[in-house]
Amino acid sequence: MNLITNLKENTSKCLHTLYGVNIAPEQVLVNATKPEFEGDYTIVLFAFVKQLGKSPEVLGNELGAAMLAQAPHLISQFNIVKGFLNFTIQDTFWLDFIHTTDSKNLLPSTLTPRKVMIEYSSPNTNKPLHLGHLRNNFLGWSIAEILKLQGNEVVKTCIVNDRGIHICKSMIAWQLFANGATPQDTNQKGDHFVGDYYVKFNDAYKAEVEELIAKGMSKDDAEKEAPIQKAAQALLLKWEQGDAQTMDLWKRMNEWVYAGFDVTYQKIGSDFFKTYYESNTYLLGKELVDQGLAKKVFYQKEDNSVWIDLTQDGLDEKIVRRKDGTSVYITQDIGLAELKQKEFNTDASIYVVGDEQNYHFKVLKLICQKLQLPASDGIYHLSYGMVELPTGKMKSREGTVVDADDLVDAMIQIAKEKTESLGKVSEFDEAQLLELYNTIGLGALKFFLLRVDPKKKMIFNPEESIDFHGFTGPFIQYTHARIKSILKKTGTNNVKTTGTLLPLEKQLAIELSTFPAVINEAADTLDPSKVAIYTFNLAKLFNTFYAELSIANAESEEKKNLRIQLGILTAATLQKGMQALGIAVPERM
RNA sequence: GGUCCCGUAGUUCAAUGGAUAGAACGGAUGUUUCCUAAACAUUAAAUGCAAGUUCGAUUCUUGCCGGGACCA
Repeated sequence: MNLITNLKENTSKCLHTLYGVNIAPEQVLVNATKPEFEGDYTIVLFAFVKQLGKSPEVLGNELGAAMLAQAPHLISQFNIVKGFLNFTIQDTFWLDFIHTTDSKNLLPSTLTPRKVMIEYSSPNTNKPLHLGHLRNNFLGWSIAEILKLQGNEVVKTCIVNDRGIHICKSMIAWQLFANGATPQDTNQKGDHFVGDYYVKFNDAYKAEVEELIAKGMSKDDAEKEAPIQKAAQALLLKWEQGDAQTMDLWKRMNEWVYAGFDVTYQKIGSDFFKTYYESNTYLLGKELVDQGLAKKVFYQKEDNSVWIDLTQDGLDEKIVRRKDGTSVYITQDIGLAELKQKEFNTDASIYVVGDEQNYHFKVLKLICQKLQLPASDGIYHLSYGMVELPTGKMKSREGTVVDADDLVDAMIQIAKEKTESLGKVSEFDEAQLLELYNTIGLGALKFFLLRVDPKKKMIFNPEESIDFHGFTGPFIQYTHARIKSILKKTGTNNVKTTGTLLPLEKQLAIELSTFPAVINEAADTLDPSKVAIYTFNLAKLFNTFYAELSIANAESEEKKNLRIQLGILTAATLQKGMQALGIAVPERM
């Protein structure tokens, strides 16, 4: 059993025996003891002090003595400082932990595995992926890995926004300005190629609007009347009518974009079990509106538009079908939710989508629940904050978007330069080197984007390159490679040891033992940053350990064997932690 | 107008209501005859403002100031 759980249950039991009170184990607060005090784990007594009417000193002594008597094999001693009861755990417990842990029981044990769908990435097909998509992709991938480490089954999906006015804009611009050029002709990645025409559309549009305003038209009217804008709208209409020529061009341009996306996904390591296309799903959900009307979840206004009243839930009234009978954005989302549920029958469905859609997803979940669609309680919106520049939001129209491909390439290039200047892998062949640069460059980028709480917006300064030192992916990768290098020399036999532990040896064991709890917490809160922080702390602790204590030349054979085992466990935990973030760890670097 | 989110060292981030608010980068100072110095050690530096609840508040409540998102 988990040590902290054990302590909590013991505390609860002893409080009951001593004072006859019932305090649930979950109510007991157990923390790691701060380094400046003696002990390994601390129970915070204040909560019980009031309830029992005893001084912290008396309560601490009575409880400490009782717990020591209850579990002498586990606890060696205790002390009380103010309202804090500090326990020292027996070295034998940690020695047992060190020598009986292997890569399997390193991980949490899931009682009831769930089947979870994760929808992430959701690109538009009118422009290439940017930094915001990277945060999205890395988050989605990482959550999937974390849930898998828990033993859950994961279905990764992607919804591609392949239709609508935005792609029509690229199409119009291509018709006007491309002279039939293709990505092959221009030797460009297809998504960048199509994205360039989207920019060209906006430039032309802006020029037309200015011209109209100069002729005396109001800004609003000019924006509506600009010829290129009207052409895009006309094209959308043709698309909706299934016009053959329009469909051909649309398919052709989307294919270019998909080819480009494939390259990027391949490079950053993203994949999907199933991809949905909005062109196939945008008409979904219509019959659900009728069902909702029949169930009186929705109501109809005099003008025939259909609404849902969410004021009881603290939200507004929301339209689900326009008066002309066309559906709105949320209707297709409800339809797609139902479709996905029918196809995969998952227990939960996680949507990795930016926080500007918080309201939308609140509404989506509520409507699904009210319609009593299966598993609608399992809808989660993993809402993440925007990635902003020091100057504010990234805007494609102003050319301040940080392109995903450019950034990834830059990171790999920096990894290459850094590796070359250190010259530690001179005998690697070309393929090994390329793989290493990729591992390190992407590791730095992924860690950078995953180390902060997803809910919070984050600032990225393109002027400062992403660091390779300190709280970074390469720091952890380096620690892993370093351990592997030592283990290559010492061998990896697990020889049982006895005796007492030095403070750093024990600290490392304690840190290692919390890994399953960290994974569980990250899974519960859908927050990979918990894993990033833990993994960094573990690597940091090992580096201190490494600087203080010798492994290969330990003071005794016993200590050498102990530290080898600590090294094995640390390397394995670092590897699993980084895997949870979608980051590979090299054997050498 | 309504709803929601965010303000912590110079900068980027931590801190289930708990002990002296942690890290990293940047700054200063050290550590390579010895297992990978992408490392380690020492050091200066912060809770927007004002109340309230509490034994105890970065955390909860209210107001204000500042930044952002969404809904019409």
